[in-house]
Amino acid sequence: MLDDRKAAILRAVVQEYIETAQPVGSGRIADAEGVDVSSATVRNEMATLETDGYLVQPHTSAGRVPTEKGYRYFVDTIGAPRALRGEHARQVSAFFRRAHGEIEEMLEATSRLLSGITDWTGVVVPPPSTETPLRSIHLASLAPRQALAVLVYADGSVEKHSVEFDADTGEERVNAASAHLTAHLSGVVRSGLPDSVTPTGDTETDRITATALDVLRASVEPDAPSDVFVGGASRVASAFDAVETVQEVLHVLEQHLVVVTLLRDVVDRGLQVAIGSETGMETLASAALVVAPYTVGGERAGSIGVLGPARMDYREAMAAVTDVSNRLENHLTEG
Amino acid sequence: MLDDRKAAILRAVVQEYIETAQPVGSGRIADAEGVDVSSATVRNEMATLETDGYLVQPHTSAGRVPTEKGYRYFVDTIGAPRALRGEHARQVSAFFRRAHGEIEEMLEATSRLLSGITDWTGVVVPPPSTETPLRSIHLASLAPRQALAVLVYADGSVEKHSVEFDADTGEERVNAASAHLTAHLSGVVRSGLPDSVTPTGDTETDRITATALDVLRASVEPDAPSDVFVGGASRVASAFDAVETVQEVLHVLEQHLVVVTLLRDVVDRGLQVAIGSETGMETLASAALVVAPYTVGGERAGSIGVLGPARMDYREAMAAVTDVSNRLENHLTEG
DNA sequence: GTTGGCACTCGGTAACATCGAGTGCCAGCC
DNA sequence: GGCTGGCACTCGATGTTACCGAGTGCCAAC
Repeated sequence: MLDDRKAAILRAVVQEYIETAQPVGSGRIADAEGVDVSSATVRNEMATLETDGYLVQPHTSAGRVPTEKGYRYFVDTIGAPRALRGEHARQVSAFFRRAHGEIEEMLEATSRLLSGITDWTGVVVPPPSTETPLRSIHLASLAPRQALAVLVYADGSVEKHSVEFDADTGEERVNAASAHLTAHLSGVVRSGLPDSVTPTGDTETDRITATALDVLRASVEPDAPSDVFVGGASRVASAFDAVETVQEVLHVLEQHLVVVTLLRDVVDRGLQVAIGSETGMETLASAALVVAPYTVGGERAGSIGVLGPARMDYREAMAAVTDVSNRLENHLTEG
Repeated sequence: MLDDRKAAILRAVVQEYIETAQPVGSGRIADAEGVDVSSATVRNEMATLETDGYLVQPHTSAGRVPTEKGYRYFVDTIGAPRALRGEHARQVSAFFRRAHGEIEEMLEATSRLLSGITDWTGVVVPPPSTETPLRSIHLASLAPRQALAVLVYADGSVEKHSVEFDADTGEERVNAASAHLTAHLSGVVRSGLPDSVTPTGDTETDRITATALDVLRASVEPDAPSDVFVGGASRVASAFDAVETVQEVLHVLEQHLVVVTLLRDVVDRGLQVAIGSETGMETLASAALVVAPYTVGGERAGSIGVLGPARMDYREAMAAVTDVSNRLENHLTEG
């Protein structure tokens, strides 16, 4: 554990580095608020902090830069999450006051909101559709042997799966099957779909129903294509100085499944912030991720996050992510 | 017009610059295929080409770099579009052989395909849904006064619009309205929706029908949120050397409506390639766009494109875009 | 335990020389 | 007359050197 003075110095270094992106020298820290010792003392303490792995020097005659461990300490001792203030708080309020319409559009806009507030990239993962209650199912025939199963969920999201039939199917039968499915599966969650539904008595209708049900059951896969909304990806360009890193991070953001997994893992580990290697991804070594889960009607959880450089403003990002996730939760629950 | 030798030299300069991204000197050109004069002569010719605006020198003692006009000449005299060859041709074939399932997923994958072939960013704009025949309409009630109008199009794409009712509406009535709408509007194009449909006789059902129809008619707006699939955005990072440019281009790609408009404008002007300012966007000054339209069943046209630096391999990009658009057209038409 | 002082380090910047790729021009050659 | 070898010239890139100063570690003194 760090004594008070070391802690104060470390925090001051992180704070300063976040603001300036320049290695921080002992002089600057000695002047800083909350540190009332001379620069010589600060130097001694900094040397210890370096030995203990909280700081590093880019080169001998330079100031110090926080390590992952340093950022971690900073985040862990950041105290009660500050609420959003000023312009940003207003932005969030206004956003949710105006929010309406399609849920996907709204979540996409939310990712842009996060990006706008924090200056980095915003990510929004919707609750898994497999855990959202179904509202209705519509089979729309496209060709004699092909139909589209359109699932409408209670939260207003829509999903589709194409269904292939073995034999030509009449449209009336398809409609009958469609109504039958809705009648039996409304309110059910897709991961809890039954093996079969009560037969209608009409053989062909039942076959259509069964085929569609099979498709829907089969679509509950862990590696199914996942929705993610990424807002402000262009900010990545200014987040890292190495072009190579920019490209790698952008590449990560393009792989939606990876992003979803990443957020989930971090949330599952009970973290609000994952710094560098804590993300579990080598390519995010100089990045940090601030996340917050949100739940809608009990268990079905989505998450939101902000991806930026390790030297991001954690206070603000944590406040933003917390506030937005709460508002989002309310918005989707009261809906 | 340029005489043969000047043309050959210009073409060689462009070719070389595309490959090396370095200013091209007279020596290199004198050695190049198709140019059998000394470097001194090349220098004289290059000086003329510079006066004529085809080339520029970054500084006095450097080689030459093509201008927009230079690239334009190169593209205009590129001759018959080469077909894709080798590995790339195989990739495209394999892709369309395996392609199946949801149209959106497939178009998204197509954008990644384009990116993979050309090394730059691929863009796919689906045909406007307003011009695609409707297959069926499903009203799904979400709340007493709210429903979701789910439109299923003949090509298997799905779209939704939320509908608010003035008064509470029973589910049966909503279903009746839904069936009524499908019956009357199947095969119709959304931009050609009628003001009203034959009344059912039931006042409330008719009111629901009318409300839904109003929403659908209102949703035919030029600035409605548009689908675009952008694949390989991370390649932008390596396309331009100025971080600033990278950010600007990424920003453009985030604005889907802008991208759609951009592609449409270029196609409408009858161009296959838009270089720098030809795109009409200042932020794309050092970029180039290679596009191709594709049509499905007559008029409804989408387009695909590749966005890269002005010094991209136009031959390959044009071949890729042409080939993929043809294949895509076939794929969607034969379905 | 703290601190002022001091020698030391070393990246960054500037001044300067050098190198060489590339140029424009010109006289001579075919 | 057009092409070309030759040549003086330009100027970015690269390397050298010197210097500055921010920052350090250490130590003696308070």
